[in-house]
Amino acid sequence: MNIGQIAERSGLPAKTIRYYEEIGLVAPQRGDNGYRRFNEQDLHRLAFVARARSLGFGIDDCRALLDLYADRARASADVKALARHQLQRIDEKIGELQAMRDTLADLVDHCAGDRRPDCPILQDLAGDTGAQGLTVD
Amino acid sequence: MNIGQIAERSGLPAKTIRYYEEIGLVAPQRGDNGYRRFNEQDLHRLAFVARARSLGFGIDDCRALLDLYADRARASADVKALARHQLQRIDEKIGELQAMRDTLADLVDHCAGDRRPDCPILQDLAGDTGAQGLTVD
DNA sequence: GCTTGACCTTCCGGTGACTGGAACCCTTAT
DNA sequence: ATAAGGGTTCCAGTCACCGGAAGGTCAAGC
Repeated sequence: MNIGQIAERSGLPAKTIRYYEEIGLVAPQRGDNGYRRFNEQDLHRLAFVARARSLGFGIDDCRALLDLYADRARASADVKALARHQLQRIDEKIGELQAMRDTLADLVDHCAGDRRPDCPILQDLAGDTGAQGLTVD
Repeated sequence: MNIGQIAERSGLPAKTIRYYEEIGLVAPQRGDNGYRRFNEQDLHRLAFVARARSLGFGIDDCRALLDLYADRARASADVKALARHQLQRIDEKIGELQAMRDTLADLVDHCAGDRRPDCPILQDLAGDTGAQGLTVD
């Protein structure tokens, strides 16, 4: 198969597949015309990577996962460790985003959003902490 | 103030501040020795940007927010629109990550994580959908 | 006056995982 | 012969910086 077909079947853009070859994730053969020739195994590999990427695994993780997949003597614990690590990274990211979201939602809630210039969002960004010093217990 | 002091007071690395100058977010003066000279306004601007960045706003958003901040005839609606847009982007990202997280957590749950090679995580990545064709209604 | 060390400068390259585009080659159909 | 629709390489750009090299500046101590 040429790169166009493999792109369609794997769901990956041709550009990405060329990139994956460049970094050694896949190693298609070459025809006499210089075109890449992919077989079903290449397709399988690419689909594997596409799936792993869609779960947020980095390229190096993909490499490690491919190695584990190829290793029949692997321990599932090693795979699980990778996955758990990835899960942890995702959780961290979600946590950060959630914190941003909460703050931002709060600011949005308190902004009138009309034609007047007064804006608690800008006040917050400008370092106005919202403490008004009215009640100093 | 030199860049070191401003870095400390703004919480931004000196590298970042130089970068912000390069892209026109801040425009400190220069001393005879070529050193950047920052004043309190520069500090305020940098702190503003730092806060906006911490809420996930991109550099261009920061520029827009700074412009709005400087514009006394601004409408808070414009600020709110920017913030809501950003909130939406964050929500999208959270949604994607949450979907990843759910899938990944499910896979991790089903993996024994022992010394045996059988691994539902790898099976999933390899395209085994989990459908076993046992019950074809 | 000289050295030391902390600070500052610019410039270049790298990050991650691609994406866009230019310039050119190959194949097939008309 | 030519045109369309593949394919190829290579270079630059993305985003928001970070690390490091090579060198200038400044204050303190000897």
